[in-house]
Amino acid sequence: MRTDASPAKSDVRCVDCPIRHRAVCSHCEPRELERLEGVKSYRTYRQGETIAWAGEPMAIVGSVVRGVATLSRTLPDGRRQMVGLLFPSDFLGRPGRNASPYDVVAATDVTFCVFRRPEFERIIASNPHVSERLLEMTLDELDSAREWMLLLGRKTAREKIANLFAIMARRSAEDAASPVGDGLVFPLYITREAMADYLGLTIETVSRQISALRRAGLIELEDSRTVRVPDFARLLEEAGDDSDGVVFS
Amino acid sequence: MRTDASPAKSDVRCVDCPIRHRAVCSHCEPRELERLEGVKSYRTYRQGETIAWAGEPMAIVGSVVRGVATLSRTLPDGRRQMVGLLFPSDFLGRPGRNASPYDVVAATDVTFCVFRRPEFERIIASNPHVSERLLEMTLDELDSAREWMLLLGRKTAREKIANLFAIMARRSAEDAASPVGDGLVFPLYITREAMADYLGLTIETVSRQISALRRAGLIELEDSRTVRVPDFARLLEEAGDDSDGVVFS
DNA sequence: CGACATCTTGACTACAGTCAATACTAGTGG
DNA sequence: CCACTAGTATTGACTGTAGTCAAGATGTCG
Repeated sequence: MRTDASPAKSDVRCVDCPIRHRAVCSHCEPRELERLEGVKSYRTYRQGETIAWAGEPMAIVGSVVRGVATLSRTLPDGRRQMVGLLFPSDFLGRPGRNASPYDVVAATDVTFCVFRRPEFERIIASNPHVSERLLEMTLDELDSAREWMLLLGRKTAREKIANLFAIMARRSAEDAASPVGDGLVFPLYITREAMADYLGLTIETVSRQISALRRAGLIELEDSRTVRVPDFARLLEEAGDDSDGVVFS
Repeated sequence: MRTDASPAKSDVRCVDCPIRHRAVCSHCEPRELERLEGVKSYRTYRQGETIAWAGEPMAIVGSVVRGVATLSRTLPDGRRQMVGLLFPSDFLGRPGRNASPYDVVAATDVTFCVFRRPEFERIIASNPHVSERLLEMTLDELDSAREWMLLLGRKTAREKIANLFAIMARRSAEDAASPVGDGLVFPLYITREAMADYLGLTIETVSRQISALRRAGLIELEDSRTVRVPDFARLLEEAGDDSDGVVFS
């Protein structure tokens, strides 16, 4: 854990928090939030910064408030697989275990609402609203991970890219509270390398397949990190799967 | 859910249950077990039988007592990916959701200790020993799923087979309460097809890589479903990963 | 024995990976 | 303002791993 990111008491009250209705605290009542407010703090990491190394102790747990972080594992020879993407309201860390089994990296500037682990463990032991919500979120993440296993094990490079874009388009629409329709424009946030690590591909294959989808008219690129989807149904079809793409919880 | 597998009240008392110390009930005290005893029942499925279809409602949840079951997803064109293997003490189903997102199939004859979902939801709402244990088990499964993502996304066919065998050898040794050493012999339980579905390969590639490992002296085959590992460390090395292979929880 | 499942092996193909050159973008400093 | 650099992205040529198609071997059960 870096040392230059000093914990800071929040000036944001929980009731005004942007992730209030989706995070681990979302089932809490006002008086329960007050308790959290007393022990939470905010921590911000810059894009590219490593938040935790695989195997190293991690003294805190907490929720993403803004930005995106990645979880990944690396083989001794350098091959890397991303195993999770944390968006706002997603939870990092696990009660009852000291070390993260994953490298955690800030994909963009990212702010967490954190608790020291012993403190958080006391909270979940005494507050069923938090522990129930954490169980719910963990089950959702498990479903997401399994959905991703299907993609990694059985989908073609083209389907993988289409699938990723469909998910990101949907998430972007949801965040903007706009309908998931055609002509949707969304930012990628992550580099080609991060996409490759997430999809189990190389950056060259990612690049080629994005170009192929563009030539096929399935997507348009406003710039290399901004995608427009003229026909969402066609993109979904290309993802090889009629599923809603209910990944990332 | 099949209709010819009639629920049966148990004649096995919880305190004598073989999965007593690992299952979702493992943190319970004697009087809590009594309550479970009143509402649990046993259900047995035959090898090859489908326990639940993806998307169909599943009225029960429960723990594997004996045998092995598989969770898998299938794409519209028939490509299939196994996303979980359930061994004794593993839990099937999720509170708060009616439909299984996976096909659940009995890989061997398999017996579950089941609860009707509404009943189980009442239990976890009122019994922290159960809900805490369920959270713990779900977090372990999430780690396993992510470990598997690394295998599916980044490992070669040879590494995948070596990894699977290393895990099965370890599990078999643990079940027999014998040390994980050299000369270990273990049964595969599952067909080449099931291995292929789990590893994101074809049966032909599975077969070829098993033959290659045999020719390289890394394994010996007593018959096509029984493997001997003369040098466990070498097998682990071939799996491309120094991890303990702490998969399957 | 015959029928059916499962498994192995061979020949060929194709999809994604590797290696390499080039283009694009943003940031820095003269 | 332009030159320079470093990081990111695209494209091409070639290779290699795993997939496909097909024939046969092995094993199990009636």
